[in-house]
Amino acid sequence: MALDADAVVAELAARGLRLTRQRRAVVDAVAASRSCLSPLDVFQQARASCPDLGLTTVYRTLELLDEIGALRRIHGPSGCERLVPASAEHGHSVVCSACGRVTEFTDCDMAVVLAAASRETGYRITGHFLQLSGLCAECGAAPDRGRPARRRAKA
Amino acid sequence: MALDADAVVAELAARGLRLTRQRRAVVDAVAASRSCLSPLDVFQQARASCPDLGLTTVYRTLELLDEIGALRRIHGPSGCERLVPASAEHGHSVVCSACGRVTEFTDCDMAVVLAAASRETGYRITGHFLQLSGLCAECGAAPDRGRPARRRAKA
DNA sequence: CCTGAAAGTGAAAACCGTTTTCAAGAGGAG
DNA sequence: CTCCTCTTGAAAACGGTTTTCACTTTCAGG
Repeated sequence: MALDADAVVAELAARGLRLTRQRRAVVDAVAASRSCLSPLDVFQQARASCPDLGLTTVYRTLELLDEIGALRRIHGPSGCERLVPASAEHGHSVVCSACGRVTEFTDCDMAVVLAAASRETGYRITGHFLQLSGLCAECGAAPDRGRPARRRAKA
Repeated sequence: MALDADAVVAELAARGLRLTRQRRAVVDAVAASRSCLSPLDVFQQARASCPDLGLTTVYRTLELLDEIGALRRIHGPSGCERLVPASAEHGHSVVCSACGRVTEFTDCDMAVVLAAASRETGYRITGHFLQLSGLCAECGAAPDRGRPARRRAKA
């Protein structure tokens, strides 16, 4: 599901839930982002438009959005998770290693790869998680301009 | 790098480090595993052969093995990381959704997919993380026998 | 309008996996 | 043996996430 307010409202309504001012702020913050966010990032962003927002609510709302399928998870090489709005039904993410921007792509014809994997391992493959890294058009064109990718702790 | 004692010893020696009794226990525990382990799992396994092992040491050793490249990280759909011994230089994992077993495969010809993604997003792709899920030969043959996959908290 | 029930919220506390600190232990080089 | 460095375990510190709880908001029904 794409993460736009209308769709979210519809999904919420279908469950007898409400789109409150706070939830709205979280949805907007996530939807506006071009790169991956931690829950804390979302919290800080969303607070701009809803100063009395609590971190607890951010967590609760993110979980809600996740259930609805409006979020995509990004796995960093060294650990924890970050979130990104899902823009298509089935999509994968490409993360720019220079600026951290995340873009989705949908044209993934994995048939050949999956068949090979199945042949090699004997598994019946039912799902795949694919995440690419590289340089976005901007950073690729002018590598020096790219701000360094944000990092988690240890790195 | 494959995770066998000899290779580990060599790598450690190259860095002026030692293969202690404790490290040995951790290496063995990880190497013996067919499915993915949490640090705590490793701790408990390794304790069988080294009762005075401390959790701290497990963490330290796992980090070491990770640097050496002897571990592969597995990302569960709902969160945190688990570890699996790496058996090949470049490999990906297939996780059995019934029994949790993890197998590696190396035959991944992603050229076509990567080209498509690059075309669609404008990124210059430099790396990929691929993880498949499915049913291993055993569980696929007799689905009912498969113990349910271990889960993290919320599920 | 009321009113009551259910959804929603924020602050604080609880949790829990991981990392750091620290003093003690082990092992090779000289 | 002695020094020096690598290692180690327990306990404390940390930090992100979840739970608890009392209070607020919303809305349907009277």
